[in-house]
Amino acid sequence: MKKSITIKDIAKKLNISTATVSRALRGSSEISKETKSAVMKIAKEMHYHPNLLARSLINKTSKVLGVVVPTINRQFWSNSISGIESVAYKKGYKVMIFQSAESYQKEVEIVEILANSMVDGILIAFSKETQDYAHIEDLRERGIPVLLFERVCESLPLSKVITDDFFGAKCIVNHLIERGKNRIAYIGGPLSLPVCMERFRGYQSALLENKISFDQDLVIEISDFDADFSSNAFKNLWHSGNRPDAVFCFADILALGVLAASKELGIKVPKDLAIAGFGNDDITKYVSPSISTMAQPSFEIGQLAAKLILKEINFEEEDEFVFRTEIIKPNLIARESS
Amino acid sequence: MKKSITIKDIAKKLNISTATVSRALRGSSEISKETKSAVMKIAKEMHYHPNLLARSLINKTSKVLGVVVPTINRQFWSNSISGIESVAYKKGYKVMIFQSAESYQKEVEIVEILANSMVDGILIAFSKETQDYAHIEDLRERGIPVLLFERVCESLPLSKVITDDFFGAKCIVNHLIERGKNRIAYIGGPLSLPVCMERFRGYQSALLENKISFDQDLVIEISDFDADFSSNAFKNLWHSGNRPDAVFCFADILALGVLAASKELGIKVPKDLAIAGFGNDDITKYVSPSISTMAQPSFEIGQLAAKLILKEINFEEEDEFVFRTEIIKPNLIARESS
DNA sequence: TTGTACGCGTTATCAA
DNA sequence: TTGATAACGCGTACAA
Repeated sequence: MKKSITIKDIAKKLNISTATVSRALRGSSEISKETKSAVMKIAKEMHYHPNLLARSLINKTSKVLGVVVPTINRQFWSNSISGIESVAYKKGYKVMIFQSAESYQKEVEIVEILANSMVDGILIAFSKETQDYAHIEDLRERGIPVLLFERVCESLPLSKVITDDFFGAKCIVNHLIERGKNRIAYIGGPLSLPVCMERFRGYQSALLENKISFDQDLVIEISDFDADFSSNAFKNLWHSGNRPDAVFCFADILALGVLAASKELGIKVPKDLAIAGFGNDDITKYVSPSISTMAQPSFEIGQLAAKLILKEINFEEEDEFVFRTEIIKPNLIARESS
Repeated sequence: MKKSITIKDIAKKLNISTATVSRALRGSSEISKETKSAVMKIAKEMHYHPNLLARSLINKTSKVLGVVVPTINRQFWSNSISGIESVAYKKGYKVMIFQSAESYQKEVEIVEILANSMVDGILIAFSKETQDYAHIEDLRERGIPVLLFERVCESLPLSKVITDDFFGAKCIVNHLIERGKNRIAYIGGPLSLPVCMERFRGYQSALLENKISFDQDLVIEISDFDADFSSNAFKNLWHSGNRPDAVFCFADILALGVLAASKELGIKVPKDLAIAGFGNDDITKYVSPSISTMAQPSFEIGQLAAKLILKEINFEEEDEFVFRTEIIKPNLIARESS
């Protein structure tokens, strides 16, 4: 570990005070041009670099945003993070990333670390397990701005950015119905998760409005967002004899699983089985035009989330800040299949 | 901004010195059980939280790793980051993420910010533009451990983790040849990028060993790793009349572009056109078994990268640390197409 | 076992 | 325009 050059060193060299050096370095207007340039010169010569941590300690602001997501390596989350980072960087903020791995325990630990690291704000998408929000209320008490995105808790008085899942689900199921399907299965995550519930409600709503009877046996809850899970779930469903003519999947990865399974089973897609799901448009665009996608603007969600929390952080009259909930509509991407 | 509780506050409350509090809080053996538990009790009551920045300033270690990647929202990079974060977290390290957006300028800025933030180590994958490595040598002079991954510079005396691109490319092209293809096109990025060059060399090597003549016109350099680019590039190639019977793509996303284009053109895949590319196995697994994939173990690369730099950071005899270059072999994933 | 005093690198306040 | 000094929150050598 090398000893690093500090303002003290350059003050000593020039026989001036550290205060002067500090001011000169940041181009304060009350420093003469001569000393300024002298300081600059020596600073360069000695390879001086300001210590951001020390600065944070005094300024009580670290210019760091903390982000907690269930996992980084899923398109939706990495896109959001990318969006967050891009606007944060533009405004001079750094981003610290953590993945809760869908564990409540880990999420709590992470939030604690983040808070103790003097981050200026925290953006969080809850893990599947998270039911208790004491760790979030703690942050409020500590005066740390928090923003919830995508996996949120309605009752928390915080800014939120979410996808309009009800609308999206309803819309895409309607799309399937318009194509003449009426035995539409739903494969998705645990209904205890608000997101899952919303999409499920959208699915039900579309059926209802079109006077299609709801069949509980066509609803499959799986525990993990993994293609193998949906693949197996679908195979079971198919073999059970209670066959759907369409499947609405909670996520694109699940749709891929169903697609793979139906290929295995020799089912003609979308003639005998239409597949649809939430996700990013790549799937419809490049993978299989027979899969209809409800494209989530994940990158934009991240951007908006960062913008909102930065607004809150830098708000002049803190008391008057109003929490906003932004509901972003996804885009239906459906191609006429060949 | 709320005033936060410090050891001073709890020292005052108990009429003891901050030193005692500090020691008690971290369970020092030289503190009596009584004071220890008294301190703990008050600390809990007053909602004390240690300030990690202040601690870093003294300890000269922040327990933070800096990561710089070209972009977060591409599978390969987000997977690597996920791998890095997972092992870092286990060892008590935090991770700070930046994306260079393939800009040398931004990369340099980021590295400076990271270094000034007292990160304990930096993991970096160079941007496409990066040709000059002064910013990296700066880090060395400042005594900050650096690890290069995937987009590296051979001549830098640092630990590196990379994919065996030559091997992978050769292997996958051989696979195409074994399937009877001999007019194999290559669509990839700028050959100035070492990774691109390696894969190109592998491609050439496979042709050579199989006594297939190399046709420069079948080599297409595109500027961006985007499916639309490869799609257009392929269409042009096809229309030029100089038609390949197989395409080896630098990346999976490019393969998807070619697949989309060939569907548009009514080309039978893989009968009239076999497609192969580097990427993650999802594509072969779920998207189209007719695309053969050279699966990069991106998550594992991240894990290994983190392990290596942590080893370097925590090495006892710093002088004896030996830089290692880990070359990870990708896995060919090819299904018999239907 | 505990306290005193100083230091980490920087900035802010006040005085000169 | 500049300097001395305290402060940010914490850890530690040294002394008691």
